[in-house]
Amino acid sequence: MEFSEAKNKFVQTWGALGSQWGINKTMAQIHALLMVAPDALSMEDIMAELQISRGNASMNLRALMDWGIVFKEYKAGERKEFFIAEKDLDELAVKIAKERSKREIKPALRVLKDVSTGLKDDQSVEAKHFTDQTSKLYSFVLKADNMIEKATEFKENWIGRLVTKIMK
Amino acid sequence: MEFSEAKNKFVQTWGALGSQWGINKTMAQIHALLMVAPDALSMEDIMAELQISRGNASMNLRALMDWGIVFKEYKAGERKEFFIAEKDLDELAVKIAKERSKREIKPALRVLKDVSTGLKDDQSVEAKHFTDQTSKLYSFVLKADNMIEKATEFKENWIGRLVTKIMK
DNA sequence: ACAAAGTTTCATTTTTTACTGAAAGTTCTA
DNA sequence: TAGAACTTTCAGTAAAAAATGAAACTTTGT
Repeated sequence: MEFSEAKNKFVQTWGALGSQWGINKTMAQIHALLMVAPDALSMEDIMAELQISRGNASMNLRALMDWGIVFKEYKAGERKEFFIAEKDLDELAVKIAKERSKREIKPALRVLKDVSTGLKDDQSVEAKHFTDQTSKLYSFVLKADNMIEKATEFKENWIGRLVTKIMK
Repeated sequence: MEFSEAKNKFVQTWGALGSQWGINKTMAQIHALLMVAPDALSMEDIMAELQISRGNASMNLRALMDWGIVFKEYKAGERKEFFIAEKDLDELAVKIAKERSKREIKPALRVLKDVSTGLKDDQSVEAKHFTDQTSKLYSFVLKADNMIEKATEFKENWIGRLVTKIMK
């Protein structure tokens, strides 16, 4: 297999996986590209490699930096900005888990709490069942979210530690 | 809060959360609806409640059944088919985890393995770095996937058990 | 074994989401 | 501090994903 072929396959796959998990394709592809780049890349480099527009590159690099998984790097004597990816996979997983928890799980928890506690006086069978189910769901999601929080607090090699613990 | 208002809020929120995680909105909404319904619902019921077409309802119910988190129920004397959701949340989480692993992680692992082992003879710095990074990624994703597999094997109250273990 | 009731499929349309590219904004250098 | 080099924004456009609805198919009762 040619290097360029392998790189392309990797970038495409990572992009597709990203889409399936609700992260936009280009964002995932840029991340993939930076993950395997031995040196920092400029926006030009990224645009050329992925055949995307300046606007698209800029917006997705910003998003990656907001997530804390890509950083700007300034090279001495160069005015241009360069970008590098967080390459520590444990750190990467922690950042992604925290970001998604913050953006998606936390707001969902608020709604679950609201709807599961907002019907005290309503006594229809349907309403009772609703309150019951949503309360259970609230506890469950809360527990799962706490678990992610605890697990990621290990920081170093947390996936490895978990595996050890789980296997007894 | 009115019951109908609470129910609607819950269904909408669940749908939005689904989209963010790469599950289509209607599929998540139907699931939400069935989760809080005290009795099995017919396709007509679901269409009416969510204001969706027959085709949409049918396709998404099929998808939910493929995932193993919604089941058909036949009522004595009724020709119509009714649907109920898996309401055990531990079981639900296990099913979703397994299905996503099968559909998304496993294929990604295959590609990672391919690209990380396909460049033996290429000796450029870039290629070496590529092989190194993708190998690390392969191990990491494999470990995470195994963890999910192990964890979900507990079946009963696995999230609870994990929390206990993690907290020491 | 026919027709009525129910269910599924899929080509087309609609909606949503992502991308482009030019204009506006910013920063650096001389 | 002028202007050149570089970066960001965002209105419009394109691409992708989801939904519709009518036609095809299936099942059941008589």
